[in-house]
Amino acid sequence: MYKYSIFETKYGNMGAVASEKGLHMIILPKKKPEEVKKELEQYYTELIRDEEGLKGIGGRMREYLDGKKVKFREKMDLAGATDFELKVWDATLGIPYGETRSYAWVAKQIGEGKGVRAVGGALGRNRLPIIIPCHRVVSKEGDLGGFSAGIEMKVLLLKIEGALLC
DNA sequence: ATGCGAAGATGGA
DNA sequence: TCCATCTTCGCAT
Repeated sequence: MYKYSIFETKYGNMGAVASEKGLHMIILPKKKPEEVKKELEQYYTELIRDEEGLKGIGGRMREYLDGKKVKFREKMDLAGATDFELKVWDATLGIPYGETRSYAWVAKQIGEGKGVRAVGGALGRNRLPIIIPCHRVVSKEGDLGGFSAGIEMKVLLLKIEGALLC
């Protein structure tokens, strides 16, 4: 059973889902609340709305989007992830606010120097964008690389953190 | 400077 | 089993 909350931010309506163990998924901003709901129903069958229990994360998310250096210390429910994914996400968590690293850097951190593409794959499967700063991982030589939720969102997040000049 | 091929992990068809 | 996915590096052109 999962609890969820849909909240309004300056960039649109976001969603947060949590189990008893912790945060399970974050839905990046969408135009309408219904779109968030629809996406949630696509992944979960048992959902209960719980604005009260999740208003903490909602509030911190709003502060983050306002450009504050928010520290997300939420508990995370990473059930279902493979060893490799856990290592990738852990290394990504270590990238400081406002800075970026390359996929190769992440691969090196976890001792998988040749698994750069696998790193990209694992980040793409990340259910907790922003909390796990997958947007801080970019391609080498200034290229941004990709982003499953849309490259525009990656650009937006990096601009918010001031990691992108323009 | 640009194009091509190959290498890793994982999930879906 | 094959294909696509948030990449990078070496080699040839």
